Amino acid sequence: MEMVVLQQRAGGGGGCRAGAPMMGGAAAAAASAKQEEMKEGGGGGGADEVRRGPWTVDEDLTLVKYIAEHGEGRWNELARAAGLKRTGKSCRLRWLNYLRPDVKRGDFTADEQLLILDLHSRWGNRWSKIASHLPGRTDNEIKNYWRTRVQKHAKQLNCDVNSKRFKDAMRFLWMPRLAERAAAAHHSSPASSLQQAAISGGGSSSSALLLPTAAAGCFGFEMATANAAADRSPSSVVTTTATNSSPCSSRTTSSGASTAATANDDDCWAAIQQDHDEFWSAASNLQQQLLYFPLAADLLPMQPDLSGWVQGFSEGGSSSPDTTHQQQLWSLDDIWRMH
DNA sequence: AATGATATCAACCGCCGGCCT
DNA sequence: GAGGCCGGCGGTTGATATCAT
Repeated sequence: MEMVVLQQRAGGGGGCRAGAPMMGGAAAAAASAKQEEMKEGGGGGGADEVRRGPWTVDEDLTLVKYIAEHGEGRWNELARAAGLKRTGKSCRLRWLNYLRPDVKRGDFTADEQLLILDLHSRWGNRWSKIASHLPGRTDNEIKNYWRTRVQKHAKQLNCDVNSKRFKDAMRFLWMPRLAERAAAAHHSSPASSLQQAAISGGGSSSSALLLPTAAAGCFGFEMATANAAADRSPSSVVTTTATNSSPCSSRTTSSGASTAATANDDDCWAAIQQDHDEFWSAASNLQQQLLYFPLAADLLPMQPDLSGWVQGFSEGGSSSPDTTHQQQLWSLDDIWRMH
């Protein structure tokens, strides 16, 4: 069945453990030999020996053909009936992650990346749930994306991927860029609410820059995340204007949307890293000012007309849910102005 | 050209919950 | 209710490709 062969990724960037189907020439032969070894090896493996490792073209064809005729499900029985020396689990995985006709291959679009970041900020490592919102993408692929790309970027920024710092960088720096790229990619259509929210300063769901008031009793500069807020819904918490409120927004805007759209990840991340450094420098300066001039903290809530802010939530820490609503919301512009 | 480091991603593993007997 | 089977999920591994030195 040619379809299967055509589906194989062109081997780009490693990940060819799936083996022979993707390889050509000597590599394929070597892989086949290895697979034969596995098939027959394993210490006098009997006829009932369960096969592991990369799937061969023959196995793929067998599985696809069987499912085409009998449908999917009942995987253990399917494996037996199809004559595959694989576990039901293995068959299921191979089908869902690779052979299914509607599996979407290739790099994630800016839209998809934005969605992944947003959904992950809400649900954490619920890969399957996240994947259900990305048609054609598998949880495995999304998981891999997160573990490779996202964690790599966290490393670049010198922070843990689960740290508040990285989450904020993601929300205020990365997501706006992705949103701009996504919007530019289909500039004729209006940006989605998610894109607009991201462009305006960070994410859709948990996108607030929170400054505790003096009443809150501390001067800790905090950008809150909302992972712990169980009752928030993605769309309901987005309050945004069309202004480019984040420093990175204005930067990329000035360089042109088309540039943003075509920028590769590395370019994007070089800028983000710079923004990140500047941002945290500004933040720590502000924190210092508040420490030295506590009265200023009392004045802060008096700041009028905070346009461009987005509402969010505080995630525990020192601020209990009861005090969350007392916290003043500030936009990045305000922070930068004060700086 | 050789070698080591890093990135990528398919596949496996263990755990858990649902269903059936 | 107990036990077994199965499917789904998240974490991890390991093979290969690519990049850097």
